[in-house]
Amino acid sequence: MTTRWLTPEEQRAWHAYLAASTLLEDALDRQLQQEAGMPHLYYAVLAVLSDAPDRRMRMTDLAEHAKITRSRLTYVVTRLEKDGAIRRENCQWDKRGSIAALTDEGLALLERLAPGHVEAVRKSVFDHLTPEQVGQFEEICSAIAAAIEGEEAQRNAPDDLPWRRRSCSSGQ
Amino acid sequence: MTTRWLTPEEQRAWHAYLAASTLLEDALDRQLQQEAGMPHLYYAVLAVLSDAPDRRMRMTDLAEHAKITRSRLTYVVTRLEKDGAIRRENCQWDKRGSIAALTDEGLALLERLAPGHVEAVRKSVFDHLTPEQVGQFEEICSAIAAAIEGEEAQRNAPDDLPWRRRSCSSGQ
DNA sequence: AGTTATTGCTTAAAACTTGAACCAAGCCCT
DNA sequence: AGGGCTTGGTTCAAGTTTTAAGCAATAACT
Repeated sequence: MTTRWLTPEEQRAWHAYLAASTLLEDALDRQLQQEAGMPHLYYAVLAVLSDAPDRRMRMTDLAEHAKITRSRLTYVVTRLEKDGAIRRENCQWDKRGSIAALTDEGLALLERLAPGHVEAVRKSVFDHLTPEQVGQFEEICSAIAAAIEGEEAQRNAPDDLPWRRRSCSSGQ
Repeated sequence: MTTRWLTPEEQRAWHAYLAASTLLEDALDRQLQQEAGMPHLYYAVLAVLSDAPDRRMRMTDLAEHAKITRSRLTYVVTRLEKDGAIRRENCQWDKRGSIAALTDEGLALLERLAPGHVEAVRKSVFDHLTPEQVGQFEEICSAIAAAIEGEEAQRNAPDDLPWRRRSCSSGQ
């Protein structure tokens, strides 16, 4: 099949997105790096953790919520543990498991950082969008996220489905 | 001043954005990494270059267009030069200057990669947006990009504006 | 019970990014 | 011309990310 190129409108949107997302990531990183010597992702991980029941989560769950790989998370948690913001605990039910728990110190850090971070997000994003645009933005981003997570689900399923391969092909 | 937190709508939009942008970046990286052994950014740099007049650009210009730091670009170009996709040339008018030129090989590479990349962008993004949403997306992203570039301009200007500081404040 | 997957997480090496220094070339002033 | 400042670009060390192994515990099968 011959390639369906992007329409001019799509191209404009794509360029704008590329610019916005890299600039935004940089801006947030810079702000938090100055404020706390940590990149935005690390703050995000702390934030996810702070919303979890009992402020603790299994590594894999945490990785999924933060949309990052497990190995990346291992690194992040190791660093934050050195900083004293997170403590690792052993999982009782599953002895392989590891649990990341937000310490009081970590919570305090997060609370100290939150205002500046929110302010940065406002200044870069929400101060410049109308309420309708905020809604549109959410819909669009949700659609994108859903699409990609759908693809991934497919990519990870192809083989290990016991049905499908075994039967069905007998008629071929 | 007391912090203006995000409204629930803004929070939802922000979460959706965070998820979408990280997933998207990962998806594009993975696709291009498989296809060509290079991350998305490297492709983007080649693409910018291919649109430039005569397919060559000063390093600083290229960095600005790609929204990355000069030092990051130096690294990228060095790698792509090793791959044979880019050649460095000396600038005639300004002997400090360095020019990145897309080679024929680089252009061929780009053309080989383009269909798969566009397909990935479609699958992840545009196949799931209505035409109206494409327009909204562009507006929103442009607003964000403009906001951040505006801030940066301010951050880099603060001192060296001869006017402003001198006059104007006399009436205060 | 005894393999054989699978899952949860970590590790190690290579690739990439960042930020601060650095150097050379232009610029501006007298 | 001779200082000092700015600009264009690179370099280096430290930090981060990725990928592919790796290891241990669990689940699944027979």
